Amino acid sequence: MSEPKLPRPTDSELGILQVLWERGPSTVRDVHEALSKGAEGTGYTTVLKLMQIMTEKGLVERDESQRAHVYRTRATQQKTQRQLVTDLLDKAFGGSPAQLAMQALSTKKASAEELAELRKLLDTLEEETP
Amino acid sequence: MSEPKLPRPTDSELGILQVLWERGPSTVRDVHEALSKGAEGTGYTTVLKLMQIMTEKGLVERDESQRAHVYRTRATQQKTQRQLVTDLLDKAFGGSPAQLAMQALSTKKASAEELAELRKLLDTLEEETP
DNA sequence: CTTCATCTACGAAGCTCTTCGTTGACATCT
DNA sequence: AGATGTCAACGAAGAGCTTCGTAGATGAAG
Repeated sequence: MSEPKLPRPTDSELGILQVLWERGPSTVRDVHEALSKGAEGTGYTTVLKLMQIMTEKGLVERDESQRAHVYRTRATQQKTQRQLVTDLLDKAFGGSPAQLAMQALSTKKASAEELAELRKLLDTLEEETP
Repeated sequence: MSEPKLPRPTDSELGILQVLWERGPSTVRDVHEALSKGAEGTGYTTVLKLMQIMTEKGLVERDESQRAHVYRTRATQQKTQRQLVTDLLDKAFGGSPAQLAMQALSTKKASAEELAELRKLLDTLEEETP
């Protein structure tokens, strides 16, 4: 009952969440710099505004005890991933998880370790479905 | 070189595309009725407008030789799925296809047949990555 | 021919997302 | 104290998405 169902993050919001998941609790400046490392640049105030809105939406929480507020995510990466996958499943895969899985694997090569892990999961799943 | 890179469909647009993939070339009325079958209802003109915009975007093509224009998709479901998966991969899974695959399988139970098919794909993939 | 149904086209309203400039608070440095 | 830099908070602009009402063309039915 502690899950008021967070809204689906937009693309930009996901970019920010990525940083927070990687770095842990961060200030706006931290996030802005992390996002600027790559290539394109969004302005500082743009990031700030987004994070403020994300706070309103409940996607992140902030600690205001410091002058530079510190933000942290409210949902784990896993939970968010699950939400996005469920969404995509319904929207474009007619609800077939295996098809989504296969499409994912065909799209980009996975490492041997990950494939082994996936195989393991597959084993347990097939046991459950005799 | 015949791929001018179609834009990513929005959620509503995907709903329409789903219908077109299932039914094949259809009129606006066809699509509207198919969408109304389920539950909620979008107005007829709303669907029309969306499909007009989708035509401008190049997501669908239309045959105007009949009074009721006939629309058909320009990209296969597979291609669109691939696009969406690639997108999601970058946006939320740090580019790891296996993780996306596992998340998909954990989210919803797949049939035994699909699991077998997936295992097959896994076999060929592991051969390629010794 | 007149009426009625069906279809496309157009335009506008309301909403969300993204972007950034400006302002005022606060701290730090000299 | 005064100047400089950093910060949060607005507010507003512009784009895209979704919705639908209305108008005008076209075909069918009486």
